[in-house]
Amino acid sequence: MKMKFDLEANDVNSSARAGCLHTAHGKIQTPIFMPVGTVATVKGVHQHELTDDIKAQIILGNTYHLYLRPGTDILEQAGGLHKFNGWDKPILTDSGGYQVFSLSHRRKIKEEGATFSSHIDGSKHLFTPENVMDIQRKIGADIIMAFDECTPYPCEYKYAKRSMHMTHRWLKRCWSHFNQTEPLYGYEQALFPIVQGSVYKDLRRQSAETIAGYDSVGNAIGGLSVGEPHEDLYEMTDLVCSILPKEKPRYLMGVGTPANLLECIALGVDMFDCVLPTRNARHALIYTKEGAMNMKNAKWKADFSPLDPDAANPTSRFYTKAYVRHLFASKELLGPQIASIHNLAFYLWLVGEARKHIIAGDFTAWKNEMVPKLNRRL
RNA sequence: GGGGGUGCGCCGGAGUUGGAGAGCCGGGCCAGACUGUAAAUCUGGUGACUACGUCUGAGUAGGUUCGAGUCCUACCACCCCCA
Repeated sequence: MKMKFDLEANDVNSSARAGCLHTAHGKIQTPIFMPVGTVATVKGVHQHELTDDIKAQIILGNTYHLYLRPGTDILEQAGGLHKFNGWDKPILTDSGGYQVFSLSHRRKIKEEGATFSSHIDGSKHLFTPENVMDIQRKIGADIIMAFDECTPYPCEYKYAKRSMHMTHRWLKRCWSHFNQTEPLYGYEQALFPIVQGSVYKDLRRQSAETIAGYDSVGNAIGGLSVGEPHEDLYEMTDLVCSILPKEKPRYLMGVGTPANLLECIALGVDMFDCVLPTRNARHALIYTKEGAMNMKNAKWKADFSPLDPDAANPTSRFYTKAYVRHLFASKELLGPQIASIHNLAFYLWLVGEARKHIIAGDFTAWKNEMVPKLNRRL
């Protein structure tokens, strides 16, 4: 079957939309948040918790990390990442473009591709648009990403421009190689191109127009949430969304806080991923619809109320703040596990509510009421 | 009862051959950071006060000395050995 995106509802007061992306591994109702599972695991969370408690519809993997360990050959022997980690719903793999940014001191960028020294054993590896497509074919994600350069912030105009053009040339090679190769496991894979251009409007416009020219299933916005002010994030996202085709899902890479999600949904973004809910969970920060709580704080010591009494997921209703604080204070593994389930379930609840309000037609009012609460610190 | 040893931070260690400690390391405690995961990680604070400075502080109380956490005396506490 052919992967396709159905637009189901448009908000009247904003660019928010609700839709459904159909894949070989099931449907994804948008707007959606995708838990990050870099190394074939959403850290600390079981697959059955992802489905039952969190209601995740799609998760991420990372090309660079999976290529280094367990290695592409093992994933191929397993029959792809779905078989390897036992997740039979959709998967998206990032290309390693973010590692071009985050491992910048370990890589060299050339026109051909990026040379990395492994953060695990120091060994040298060359990533090219072509072999990144091959690796992602072998990993077997439903959605795969173009190999790009995620520029840092701040980034000089001259560099941002040069980098964007290289990302465009790399995209052309990705696209060509992707179309010359077949999926290995009998189901369709979709390649999403990525808009770059740092925080420069003319570059973002040019990049979005280039990306819009591809006959892709969906499109991505990269190079944001790398340290720039929120106004820049919103301005660039708004601009790019106004150019990217309406009938295709828009994926804003690496974003963000709960408030970021709602603001960017209002600008027309359909898909998000971010390490915040899981990383911050391991670092004791819990998100709720009333604000965020640092569970290490002494003030929760004797608060025997549930993490969230209204939550749909049982984990957030069952465990108390005092108990979770104790777990973090004692460095017990269960603390990060509970917090990870809670935060992911909250993120999925949040985008699910957004979807409901978009369909109901009162998204903007709801969003404006939610955002100040989400930004609070309890 | 006799002999020997050790005492400073909330705790455990290190160090101090009489020469400038609010002071080393680790833990605890209190906060903060984290946005396509080199992150179950990292950063800061943790005597008092009238607070960019000042004061107090090495078991307690005295003493010697220009100068004592360091030497001396007594007492207290803990540990070891003997009875």
